[in-house]
Amino acid sequence: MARETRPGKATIFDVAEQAGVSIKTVSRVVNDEPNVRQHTRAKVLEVVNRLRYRPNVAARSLSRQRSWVLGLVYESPDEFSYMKDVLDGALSACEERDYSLLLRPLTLPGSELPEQVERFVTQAQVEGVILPAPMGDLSDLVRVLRRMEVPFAAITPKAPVAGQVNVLCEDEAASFSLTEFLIQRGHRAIGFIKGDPGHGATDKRFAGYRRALVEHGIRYAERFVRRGYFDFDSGKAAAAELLALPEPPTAIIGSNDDMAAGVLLEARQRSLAIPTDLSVAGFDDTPLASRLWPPLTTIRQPIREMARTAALRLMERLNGQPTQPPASFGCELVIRESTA
Amino acid sequence: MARETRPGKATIFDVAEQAGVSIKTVSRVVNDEPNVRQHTRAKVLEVVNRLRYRPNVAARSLSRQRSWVLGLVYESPDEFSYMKDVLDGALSACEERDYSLLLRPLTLPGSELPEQVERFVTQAQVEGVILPAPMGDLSDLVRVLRRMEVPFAAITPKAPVAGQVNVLCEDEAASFSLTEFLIQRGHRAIGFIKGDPGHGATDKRFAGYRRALVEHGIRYAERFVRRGYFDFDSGKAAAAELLALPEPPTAIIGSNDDMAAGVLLEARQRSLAIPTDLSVAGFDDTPLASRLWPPLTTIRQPIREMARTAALRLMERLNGQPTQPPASFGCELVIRESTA
DNA sequence: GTTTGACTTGACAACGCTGTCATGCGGTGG
DNA sequence: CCACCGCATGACAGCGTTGTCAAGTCAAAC
Repeated sequence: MARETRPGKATIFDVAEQAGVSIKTVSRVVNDEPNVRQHTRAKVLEVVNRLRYRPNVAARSLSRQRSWVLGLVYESPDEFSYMKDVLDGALSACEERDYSLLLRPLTLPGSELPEQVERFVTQAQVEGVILPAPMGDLSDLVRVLRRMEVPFAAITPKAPVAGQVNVLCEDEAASFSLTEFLIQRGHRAIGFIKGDPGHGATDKRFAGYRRALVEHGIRYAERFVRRGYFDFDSGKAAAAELLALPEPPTAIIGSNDDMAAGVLLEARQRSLAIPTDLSVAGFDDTPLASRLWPPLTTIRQPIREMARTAALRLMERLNGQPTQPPASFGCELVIRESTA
Repeated sequence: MARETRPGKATIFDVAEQAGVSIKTVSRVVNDEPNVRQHTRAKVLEVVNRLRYRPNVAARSLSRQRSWVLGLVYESPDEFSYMKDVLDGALSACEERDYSLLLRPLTLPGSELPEQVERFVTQAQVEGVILPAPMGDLSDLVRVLRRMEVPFAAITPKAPVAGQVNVLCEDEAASFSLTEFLIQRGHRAIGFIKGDPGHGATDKRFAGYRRALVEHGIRYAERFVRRGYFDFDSGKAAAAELLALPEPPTAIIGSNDDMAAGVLLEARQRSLAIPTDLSVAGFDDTPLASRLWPPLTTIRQPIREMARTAALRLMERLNGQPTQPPASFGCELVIRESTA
């Protein structure tokens, strides 16, 4: 009774006392353990609800030697749309399973990166880490996590990381179908702006582009391919080079939407009409794609679902289940007005 | 010695044993408490470093009855730029002070919102909550937090929340200067698209617009003002109405960049040249603003710094320091090519 | 030489929970 | 009638810290 009035949280002792059982029985009920009589269970649950009892996470962590904390380590870009989806997906999984998610933005390249991650993991007692691209490809980082025996989930790494959770998507196929779409619309000179060489998606998207050309009997021309870094400025710069060619391409694919936005701006500054004079396409279907003029034809990836799966599988792994083969997700071509 | 080989983390006992002191002394050293002889302190620190000892957060939380966890409750919009800055700022403060930050995206409007937040706070033992706009204006939410005696920090609420941390920015003045800028460029018929009525910024930005008109002897006309919701679609719809007027405005201010992007698209679909036929301006200086064509004239707010300050002040408050008066931040006019 | 008091240090009990093991109970098979 | 077993429950010892309080040390003051 006295406790009920007390403002502080109820503990397992309060519940036990009022339910007339031992704390261990309360623990069993709260954790859905077997071997509790139906009647006892009901009685305990009644008191739990009445007192609004919630187990103390610190005590539980201490006793069970677990933290139920996942870490999300990422590179923080200007254009955050990709990470926003990753975040949403990871959070939804964590919420569902009563895990917590801790964030750790990092700046690349970073020589202190391994130390930073190590501190992050030990400090916060992180059980497992989610690594969106390109984190899964940083060998230093992977090595540190391996040494610390912290399982992780890599989202779209260049190649699946052995012994860990991997979530992939059909980048190559998506890029193929996007390129094929342009070819079918009559384009023969198709420019391609690659992404950051550190990302797994970069090579795959390029490979899909190249395969589509070959399979449609179009000769691959190196002069139509430029390197970029997944950001607006590099996309714009690459477009400038492509459009300055003696025989410029009639279509340009940016390896993501932000670079495609750069292409659009460059084209506009050269007074090219889109899509009449030049078709442009991107990747990712970020909010940006639909806000630009003209709205971008692009590839939609189920990033949210991918991140969700990464988190869920990571939890399963932490709970002792065996590692599964990589999960793979399909992509979808979104046709808008930037292509003709 | 035996412990050193053991793969698990070192505990305070390991350190005490190897340093030849009691665990309490180790605790004192680790927590920078006074009354430890210099020599003893050095010896303990040496062992701490050698064993890479890190205090167990769960044990510390349990013992001290604190969690060092802040919560960030937000509405998850499509265009995440604003929240990205909030997140960055809050994270940087948390990292600096060894707090953890837990995220809780919510969908508005939500009748179950108070329960969700209550669960969030009790479940994760959140000590204080950061409420970016418009969260600080939801009376249900505020009431719940008050009842639970969980301090919070409101970022740009309509009016400062009594007894809590408040971080404001000079929305009215910024809007005034933006409007004044357009007037000085010769505009007399200036359209204004308001934001979501639930946001504190909405009224302030509108007030600044109105004051600028008045102070420059321009009659305020209601037909030039439309309601919007801070999103692309509502901005586009409002622009459609404004541009369909018999005497349409020669400039339109969107209360944020996403709405201004909508104005741009609508104008383009009506074959209006920007800025020749129509000037457009936004608010927030998101990445979107510089990626659109033409790049948007807009207002840059130090959101990151504001969120950082909110978090830091919240921590101070949690550590027993008295509540300070609201912090206020200035904004900056960013002139680009969407205005003439 | 003794008292005083500031400074160091340590023993031990929380903190709230779960794991282990013991105990009690009622039914079953010999 | 007794040994045995499975289920239900509880006592108690951790888990790794910090807070409290007592005790010890040493120099200055009496």
